[in-house]
Amino acid sequence: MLEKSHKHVTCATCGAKKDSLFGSFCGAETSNLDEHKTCNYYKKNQPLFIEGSLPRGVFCINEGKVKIFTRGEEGKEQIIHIAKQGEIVGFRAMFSGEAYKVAATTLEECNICFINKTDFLDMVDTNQVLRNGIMRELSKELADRATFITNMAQKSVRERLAFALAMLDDIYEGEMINLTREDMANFVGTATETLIRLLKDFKDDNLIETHARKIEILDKKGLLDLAGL
Amino acid sequence: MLEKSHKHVTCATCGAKKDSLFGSFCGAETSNLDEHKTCNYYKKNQPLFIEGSLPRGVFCINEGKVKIFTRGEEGKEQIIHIAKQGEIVGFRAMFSGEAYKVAATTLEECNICFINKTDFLDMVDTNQVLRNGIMRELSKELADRATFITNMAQKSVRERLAFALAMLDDIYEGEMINLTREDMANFVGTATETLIRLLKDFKDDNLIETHARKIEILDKKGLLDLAGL
DNA sequence: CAAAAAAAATGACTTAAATCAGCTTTGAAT
DNA sequence: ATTCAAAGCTGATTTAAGTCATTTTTTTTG
Repeated sequence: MLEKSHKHVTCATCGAKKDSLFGSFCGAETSNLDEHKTCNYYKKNQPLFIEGSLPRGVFCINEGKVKIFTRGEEGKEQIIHIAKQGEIVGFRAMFSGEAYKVAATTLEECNICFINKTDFLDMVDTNQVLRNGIMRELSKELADRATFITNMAQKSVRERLAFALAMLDDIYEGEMINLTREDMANFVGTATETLIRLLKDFKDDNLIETHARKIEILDKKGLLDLAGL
Repeated sequence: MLEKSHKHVTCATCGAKKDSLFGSFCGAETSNLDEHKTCNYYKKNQPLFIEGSLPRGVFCINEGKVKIFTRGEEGKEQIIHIAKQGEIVGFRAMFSGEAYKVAATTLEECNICFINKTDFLDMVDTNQVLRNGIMRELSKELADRATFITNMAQKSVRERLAFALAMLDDIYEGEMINLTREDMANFVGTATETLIRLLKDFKDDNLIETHARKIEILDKKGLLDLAGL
C-alpha cells in the first residue's frame, strides 16, 4: 500500500484539486486558499467530526477515504456516502446552521486539509463559480439520495450489494475494495452475516474474488445486471 | 372540504408566502415576484413535472399538497416527500443542470404559482437572503434524507409507519390525513396489504381512527413512542 | 514471532413482510 | 339512483433476511 504521512500539501500542486469544487480557482484564489488551510494527517478510523457537534470548517480530502454515516437506534451505523480524494466534506451543516446530523470517520490513513468556517463562507460569498458549484453539488446529492431511498425500499439485499460493489469499484478506482464486512453491511443496509453469505454467492458466480478482506471486482457488468440496471 | 378553484393570487396577500423561501421579501421584491409569476389551478392527480424532463421553472404551492417521488424497477413509486402550501418545488434540478430525477404530482386540488427559470435564477443571483435560504434548505433536506435512508435500513415497517403517520399529522395540520393506501405504502416503503394490516393494529391500539379513507391521529405521542423516538 | 483480539465465516433456526388470490366497500361518473 | 371501476380489506402461503451460537481466519500488538 501507498505510504502516507504527515506532509504539507500546497493547493497549487494538489493533485486532488482539479476534481474538487476548487477546480476552477485561478492563481490568486488558489494562493488565498493555500494561506487559509491547514494540512493534517489522520490515522485509520479517526473521526473528522461526530454527530451533534457544531461545524467549525470544512475538510478537503487530499488522500484517502472517509465514511459519512448516521447512527440508528442502537447506535448501528448507516453509511450514506464514502468520500475520496478531491471531495469536500462537512460543508452541508455549515449552511443549515445546525449541528451535524451525520458523522465522518477515516477508513484508512488520510491527508486532509481543513478550512476555517468564516474563511470558507467568505469564499462562497465572493466567488460565484464556487457558489454555483456548491449548489450544483447539493442538488445532485439530493437526487442521489432519492435514488438511494428508493433502492433501500424496493430492491433486495442481493441487488443492493451488487450495486454497492459496482459503486465501490468506482470509488476505489481499480485498487481493491478494502472495507470491513461490517462497514460494507452498514453501507448496503443489511446484517453482516447476510452480507458474507451473499459475497460467497457472488464469488461462486465469478463476479468477484476475495483476497482476505480485500475484494476484487471481476465482472462489473455482471454486477450491474444483477442490480437490475 | 375547502372549495378550490382557479383564482389569481397576489404575492403581497399570499398566505403561504410568510412560510416560504420568499418570506423575507420586501415590498419591491414582492411586486417583482408578482410580475414574474403565473397562477394555476390543478386538479387532483395532475403532474407538475415528470422524471426525465428538463426544468423550466419552479412551482410555489399556494394551496394543496403535492407528492415528490421516484420510480423503481417496475415503475413502483417511492414517495420521498409530501409538499404543502408555502413550499417551493422543482428548484433542485435547476441548479444541478440535469433533468428531473424525481416527479411531482398533486394529491388534491391545488393552486400553484409558476416562476420561470431565468427569472428565478436572477432572483437567486441578486438576492443574498434568498440564496442563503435556498442553501440552508438544500442542506437541511440532505440531512433529512440521510435520516430517511437510515430509517429505511434499520427500522421495521411498523416503526416506519408510526413515524410516517406522525409526520403526516404535521403535514395535514389537524386536517385528517387523506391519502390512498397505496400512496401511503409507497411513502413508508412497503406493500399495500402490509400497510393495511398495520393500520388495523394501530386502530386496535387506539392510536388512530379511520373514517373510510381518511385517518385521524388519536395518539401522536403513542405513535412516536412506537416509532422509537 | 507469538499471543490476543478482532473480524470473517458457517450452521441452525426464527420471523417479518412479501406475494397471491379472492372478496367487499367506496366513490366517481352517467 | 345505478353502475362500474378503483380502492380497500382479509386469509393462506412463501421466502428473504435477521438472529443467535460457534468455529475459523485474519489482523494487530506487545
